[in-house]
Amino acid sequence: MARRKQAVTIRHVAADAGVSLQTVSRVINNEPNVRPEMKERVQASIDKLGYVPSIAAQRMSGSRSYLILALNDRERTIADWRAREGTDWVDQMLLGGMLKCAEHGYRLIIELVDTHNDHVERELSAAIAALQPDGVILTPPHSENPLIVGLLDKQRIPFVRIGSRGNGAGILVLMDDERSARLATDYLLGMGHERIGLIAGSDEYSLSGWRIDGWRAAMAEAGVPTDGLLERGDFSFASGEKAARKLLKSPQRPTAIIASNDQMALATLKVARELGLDVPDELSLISFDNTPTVRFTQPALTAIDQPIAATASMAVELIIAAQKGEELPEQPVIVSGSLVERDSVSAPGT
Amino acid sequence: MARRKQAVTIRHVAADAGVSLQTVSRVINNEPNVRPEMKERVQASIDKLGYVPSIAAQRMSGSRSYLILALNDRERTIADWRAREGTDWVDQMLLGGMLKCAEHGYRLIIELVDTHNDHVERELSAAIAALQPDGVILTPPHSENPLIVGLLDKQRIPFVRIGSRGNGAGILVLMDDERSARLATDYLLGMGHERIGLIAGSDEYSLSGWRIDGWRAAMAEAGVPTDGLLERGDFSFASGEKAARKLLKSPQRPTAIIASNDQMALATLKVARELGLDVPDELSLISFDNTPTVRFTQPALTAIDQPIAATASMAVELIIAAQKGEELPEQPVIVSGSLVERDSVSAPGT
DNA sequence: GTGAAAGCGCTAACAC
DNA sequence: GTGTTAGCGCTTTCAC
Repeated sequence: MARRKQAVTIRHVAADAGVSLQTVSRVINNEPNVRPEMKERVQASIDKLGYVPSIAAQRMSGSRSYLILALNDRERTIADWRAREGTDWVDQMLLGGMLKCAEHGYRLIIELVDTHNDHVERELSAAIAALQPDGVILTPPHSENPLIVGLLDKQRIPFVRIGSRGNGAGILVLMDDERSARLATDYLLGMGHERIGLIAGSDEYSLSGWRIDGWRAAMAEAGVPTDGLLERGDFSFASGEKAARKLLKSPQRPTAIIASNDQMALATLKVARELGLDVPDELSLISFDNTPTVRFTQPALTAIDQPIAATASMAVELIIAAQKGEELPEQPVIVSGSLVERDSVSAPGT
Repeated sequence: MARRKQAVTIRHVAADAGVSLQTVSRVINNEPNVRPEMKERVQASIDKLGYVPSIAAQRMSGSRSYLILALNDRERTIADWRAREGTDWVDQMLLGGMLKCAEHGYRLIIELVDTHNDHVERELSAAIAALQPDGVILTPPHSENPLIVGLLDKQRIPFVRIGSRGNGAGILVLMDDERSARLATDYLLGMGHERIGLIAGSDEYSLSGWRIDGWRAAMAEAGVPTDGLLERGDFSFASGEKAARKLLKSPQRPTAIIASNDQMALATLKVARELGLDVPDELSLISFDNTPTVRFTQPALTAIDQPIAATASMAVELIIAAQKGEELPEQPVIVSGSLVERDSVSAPGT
C-alpha cells in the first residue's frame, strides 16, 4: 500500500499566503492574535487550495479529535437491528447527533459496548485510546453504569448521560419520563377514564420507575386508586403479553392501559383482540416511544413521542460547549416529549 | 482544554518489553520478521499495560486510518429519518458494515453527501482530507455518480459501489435485482397468475431498470404478454398510488402486482382497498425491500428481502482485502435476495 | 501580532 | 530478525 499523503497541507497554505505555519493554524482554529487583514489573506489561500485540516494530525498535536462517540448497548442494538421491527432509536440518534456534529465540523461514531460484560472498562478504554474522542454520549443503560461513568470521569473526557438522574460525573440529559407518563395519564383521565393500568418496563432502566411515578402522581391528584393496576414487564413483547393478560383478566379490568414501550403496547393490542375487547371502544391504549410500527397497527396507536433526535442533538451541543470550556448546566437538561394522538383512545363506556 | 496525551504509548510497551519501538510496531501490525518468542514477550507487555495504538498516530505515519466511510444520500436519508416510517436501510448497513468492521479493528463512519449538489466533489474531498479513510462505500445513487467515482479513483482510495454495474473504477457489489424481480414474478406465475403488473421505481436508480428486466424476462419465458402492465413510479407513496390506480382501473386489470419498493406497495394496498379489491383474494401483492412496515400491514406483505446487511458486510470485507493488496474480483460480486412469504399472495380467482 | 522550534505516537526505509 | 532514523501534519510553547 502506497503511503498516502495529504494533498494540501498547512505548509502549502502558509507558503501560498506567505505566512508562518502558526498563523495558518491560528486562522483555522479561529484564535486571536491575527490581524483581520492577515486572516483574510490566509482564508483566501485556504479556499483557493481547498485545504482541509487532517483530523489525525490535529489530534496528534494534542488538540481536538473532532470525534464524538455515541455508546449504545451492544446486545439490545444488534437484536433490534436483526429483528427489523422498526425500532429507530439509532436512526433518531444519528438524525439529531450527526447533523449537530456536522454543523460544528465534528463526526459522530456509533460504538456498541456490552454493559453486562466484565470487560466493559477494557472495551471502552480501547475505543477511547484508539479514537481519542472529544466527548462521549451514554445511552441507557450505560448512562447508569458506574464503571463507565467512573472511567470517563477519570480520563476527563466530557460526557453526557442520557436518561439518568444518577450521581457522579457527567452532564445529565433527560427526556422527562415522569412528566410524559403524567401527560398520558392526564389525557386519559381527561377523557373520563378512572381505571388506568400501567405496564411498566424493566427496572434496569431508571426511566421505568419515573414513568410509574408520573402515572401514580397523576392518579393520586385525580383522587383515583391505583390498586391492581400496575404490572411489570421488561420491554419485551412476551412480557407485555403476560402483563396485559393479567390486567385484562382481572375482575375489575382497566378501561385504559399505558404501556411503557411500543412492543408491550403491541402485545396488549394482541391480548385485547384475543379477549374480544375492541380498541378503542372497550379499551383505550397509549404507548411509549412512538416508533414507526405504532402507526401501522389497527388502530394506529396514540403514543408518547420520545424526542430522541432532539436529545442527541442537545447532547452533542453540550459536549462541544464543554470542550470549549464553557460553563455547563448544574441541573439535568430536560427535553420534553409530547403526546401524539391517533386512534387508540376514546372515552370509556362508549 | 488540557493537552490530552495517550496514557500508554508504544514507547512504554517497548521499554517494558525491552525491545525497540519498531519491534512493537511489527507485533501490533502482525508483520513478519519477529521471532515468536519476541512476539510473545511484546504481546505480554501490551496486554499487561493495556496498550491500544492511537489511530491518529497510525494514520499520521502513513499507514491505515482504520476508518471506512459509508456515503449515503443526504436528502433521502434525512427524509427517511424524519418521516419515521420504518425505513431501516441505515440500520442494516450498520448491522452488516459496523460488525464486520469491528472484526478487523475498523470503524464505520456514516457520511451524508448531497448527490444533486454541484459541490459534491468539494464535500467529499473535505471528508476525505479530514478523515483519511481507508475505503469508501458508495450507496445508490452515489454509486453511479461519475464525479464521485472519478474522485475516489484519482485519490486511489479503495471503494465499493453498491447497486451499480457501471463502468469505471471501483468494486461492484450487487443485490441482483434482476434475479429478485424474476423470483417474485416466477412465484406469482407459479401460483397461476398471468396478468402480473409491475410498478417500477425511479430511473435515477439503475436497479429500477434491472427489476423491469427480470420481470419482463420471467413473463416472456412463461409466454405471457406484458402490455399495459408496467407503470413507473419514483419510489414515493404518491407515485405508487398513481401507478396502482392506473393499473387497477384498466379494463384488463392485473391479478397481481409487484411494487418496486415498500412505499409503493403500501400505496397499492391503499388503492386496492379504495376500489374494494381484497388482498390477496382479488389482488396479490409483492413488495420490494422488506422494510419493517410491511409486516404490520393488513395483510402482512409477501416481499423480496434486500440483503442490505450482507451487502454492507461484503463491501467492508472487499475494502479491507483491497487495503491489504489482495486480489479483487473482476466481476461484480452478487449478494442474493430472497422471497419472504407472508399473506398478500394467493392463487388468482379464488 | 507573528514566527521558530519542539514534539505528539507511530511507521517506512534503511542499516546492522 | 532487530534497531535506528527520519518524518507524517499539526499545535504547543516560547521567543521576538
